[in-house]
Amino acid sequence: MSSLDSRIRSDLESKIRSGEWPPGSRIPTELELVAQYGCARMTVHKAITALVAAGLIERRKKAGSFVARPHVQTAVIEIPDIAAVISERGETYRFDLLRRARAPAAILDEASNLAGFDLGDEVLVLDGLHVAAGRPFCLEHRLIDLAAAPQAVDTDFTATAPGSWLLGHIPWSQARHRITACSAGAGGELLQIARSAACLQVERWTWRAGQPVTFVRQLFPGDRYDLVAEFTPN
Amino acid sequence: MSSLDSRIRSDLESKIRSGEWPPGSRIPTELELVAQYGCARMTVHKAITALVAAGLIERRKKAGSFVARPHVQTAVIEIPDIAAVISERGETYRFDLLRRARAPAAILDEASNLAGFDLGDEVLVLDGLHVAAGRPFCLEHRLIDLAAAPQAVDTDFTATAPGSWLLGHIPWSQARHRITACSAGAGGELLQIARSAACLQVERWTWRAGQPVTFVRQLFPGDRYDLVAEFTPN
DNA sequence: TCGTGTAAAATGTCTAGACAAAATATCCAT
DNA sequence: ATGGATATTTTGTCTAGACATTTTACACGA
Repeated sequence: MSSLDSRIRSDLESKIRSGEWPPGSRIPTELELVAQYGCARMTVHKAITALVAAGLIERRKKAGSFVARPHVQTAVIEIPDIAAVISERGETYRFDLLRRARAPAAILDEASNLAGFDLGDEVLVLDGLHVAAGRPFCLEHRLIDLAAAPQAVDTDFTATAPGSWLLGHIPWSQARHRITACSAGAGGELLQIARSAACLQVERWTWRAGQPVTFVRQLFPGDRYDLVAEFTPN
Repeated sequence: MSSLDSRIRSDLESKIRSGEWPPGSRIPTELELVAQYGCARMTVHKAITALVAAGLIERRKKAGSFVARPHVQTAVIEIPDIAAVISERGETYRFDLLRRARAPAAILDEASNLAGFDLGDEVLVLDGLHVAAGRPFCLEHRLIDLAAAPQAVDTDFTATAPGSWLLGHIPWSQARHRITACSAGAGGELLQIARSAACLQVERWTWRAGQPVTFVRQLFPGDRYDLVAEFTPN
């Protein structure tokens, strides 16, 4: 924290964030900063490297280092474990398993068919309802590839939600989310809302080392859940 | 790319991502890796540092370096310029300005009142409709703090959407997004959908150096837009 | 005037070592 | 056995320099 390189780094960062060094402007050369701080070049270099990794600075050989211009708007959303979210709110949490079936993947007519998401031979289908403080909170439809997670067969998902179990047992390497709005439709009865009520639908495809692990579609009543994303440019 | 440290880094990373080194397991000490690669410790250290920054590895003094357990599910969503999105699809794009007004911020009864988002004295209110291929695509309600962006007064927003203009003219340092599902409500007429139709609502608060810059609420018909988020754990 | 080649400036990578800091392990005295 | 001092292991930071690489600027020649 109080190392010299982190001090240099935060000095530079505050000059940038404050606008004192506007986007596109050139910052002092490494040798100038070496003279200014009286340290070795590696130390300055390390500080700048961290800011480059954070996207705040761009370096060009011979030309120097420049404050990066903010480019694409990206935001980091956190899609946490539902059980954890609800516990944090101080509400009781329960998962009701509605359906459990083994099925050959070929039969599934799912919208889970995404390019590059080719499920193995057999799939575990799990439908359930997350309940918070006695009220339905999220309707979940999940497929687990049994080739990727064979232990799932011997797991009792009436006790733990499959999402929580997977988090702890199957590491993954890649996921893709799709967030849409739709009407509750047939899920409305289970969620105890009108069929026409607006819902937030989160679909997630998860891979491990290029192999599909699980697909999940979660339906949240629009007034009971929202995603919040923090965002810092560059 | 082909530097030694990046080679070491990708070696380690693939051992982790493949599962050969499972979460929680200890990786070789820096000195062992030095012996293995025949390089200086700084080089190994740099490679590991990058993986620590990426959240793939955790280091503990005396104990060693360990493969991190995946923790919170975070995803990076891109919230791009609407005009750019539509052009990429190859559709025509138009922005219709529906309302333009200057108002004292005090009057606003907005839900824009977020903790830490205290607008200045005067605000520019801009309501408009993004139109793609002749069909309404997004209904937008925006506030611009005139203290933060005085040039907005002299800008003609019938030509450019305020979002695009702000992107190019006012740098910002922080933003907060809220993504919810709701019914179209009164906006349904303008979007040419039923009042009860599900919509994706994106609200965004933007600051610059701690000062509010703009608030925007965008309403997308649920069937015409969805957010996609890519995600890699750790 | 217009290229073109060369020098210079800046970052990129790496070495071999030093000392610091933290956490664990060990040993000794009680 | 137990508590505390001490040693050891491992990462954390930093130095002072070397050479590579890339791009720009400039001088020079056609």
